[in-house]
Amino acid sequence: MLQSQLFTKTRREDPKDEVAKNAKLLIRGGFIAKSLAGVYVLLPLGLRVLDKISQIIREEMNKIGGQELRLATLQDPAVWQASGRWSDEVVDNWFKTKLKNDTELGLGFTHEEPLAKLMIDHIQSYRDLPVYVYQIQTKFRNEVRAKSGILRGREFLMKDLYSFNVDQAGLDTFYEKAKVAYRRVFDRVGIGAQTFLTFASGGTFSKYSHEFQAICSAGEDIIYLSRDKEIAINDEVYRPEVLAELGLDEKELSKETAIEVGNIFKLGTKYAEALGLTYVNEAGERVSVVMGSYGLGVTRLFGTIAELCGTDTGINWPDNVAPFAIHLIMLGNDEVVTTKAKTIYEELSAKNIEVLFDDRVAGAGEKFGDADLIGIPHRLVISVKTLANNSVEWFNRGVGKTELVALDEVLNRAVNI
RNA sequence: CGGAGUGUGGUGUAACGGCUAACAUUCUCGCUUUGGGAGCGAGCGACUCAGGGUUCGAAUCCCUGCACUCCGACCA
Repeated sequence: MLQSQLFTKTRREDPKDEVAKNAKLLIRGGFIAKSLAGVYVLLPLGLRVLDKISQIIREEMNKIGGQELRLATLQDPAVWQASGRWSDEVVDNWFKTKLKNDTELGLGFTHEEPLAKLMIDHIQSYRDLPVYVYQIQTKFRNEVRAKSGILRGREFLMKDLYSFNVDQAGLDTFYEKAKVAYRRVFDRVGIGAQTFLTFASGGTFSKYSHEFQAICSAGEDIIYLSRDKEIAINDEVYRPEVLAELGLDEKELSKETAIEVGNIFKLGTKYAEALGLTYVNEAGERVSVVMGSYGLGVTRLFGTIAELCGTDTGINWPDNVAPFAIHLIMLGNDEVVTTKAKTIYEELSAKNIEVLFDDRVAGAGEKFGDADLIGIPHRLVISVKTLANNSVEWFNRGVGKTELVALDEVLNRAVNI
């Protein structure tokens, strides 16, 4: 991609209507733009990052047997009335709208009910189970107060997977697999070291649910973390008997502020019973399907990475989610430099390496400043100076190391990042 | 939803109730410059969030609304 043609550019100054670090940096870098409080536009750079995150999640969900689908965003009140979740007194963050004929509709904030309804048509027998489906879809939540940039928005992208099993044992087995898959997602997007499995309050059918909490001062949750055992307890269930049960000692725990990036639940038969989702077992009896739900905020993960990898000058994107792999920068407008830079750009592109090529006629300071803001992990500078050494300057942003790399080694090296 | 604060060119700021709303940046054109947001010159760009009120006169004071930010409450 030629930077001269990249839609939207960086900003010199922080937006005045944002305090959150993620929003400031993402807006300055040209990743997102604000539309309303809690509603953000994804610009090309931001969309690239979000797509990378989504793809990683997709791969991990597929690995544990998930199949992707896409449910409707517009919601029929009937299924929600069946479970008791249509009322504004019960769920206060509904966005509701109407058809021309005054029929009420909702905008989906989660999807247990419509999916359970859908499954009635697809699950008749124990032979039809288990089923694991997920979607990566825009959710709407009418938050009374949006805050913290993209960490808590009114419209956001979320991955939600739902499991359907014959019994509790089947659910338990899959639930453990989901934990592992989530772990891999956070490792791959680069926040594994700061993200911990956390015990949180359960629903009607299990004692606990599990959250994945990323330690970060921008978070809204308080957790008590044991770094040795790599588990944490959410403040909401932090009680002596819980500590005892989990074999944790108060002394080994540190109190931390964290961002909830994922949450998995054992639902049991709650929604299956409400919607009448049953199957016939081997004994010929009709019984309820056992469900689980597994949420992961894609937009929130995007913001969390920005919070954790952000600095005063920009965001140092982890390799796997960076908008591009390499930022190639030519300095000056010397024809030899321009020609060589173009050649390298074309060679890298031909190898399917994602390169952002700063081909603009601009000062070095501006180019470096922009490169810091955009934060692509590998910055290659080509100038009269580097060409005098028959090389390019290769800066590894994540490691913080700069070195000269010979021109004829650049391609080989880039392929092996 | 309770409380506090803020709304001025694209962006960031300034302006005692009183001149044609100022400065920086961005942007456009020309020249110069080219390793950390460089220089000179010339331009474009705002009826100061909306509506009402006070006043000879309102960006400025008052009221209402809206928007945004923060604190709290809320948060499968």
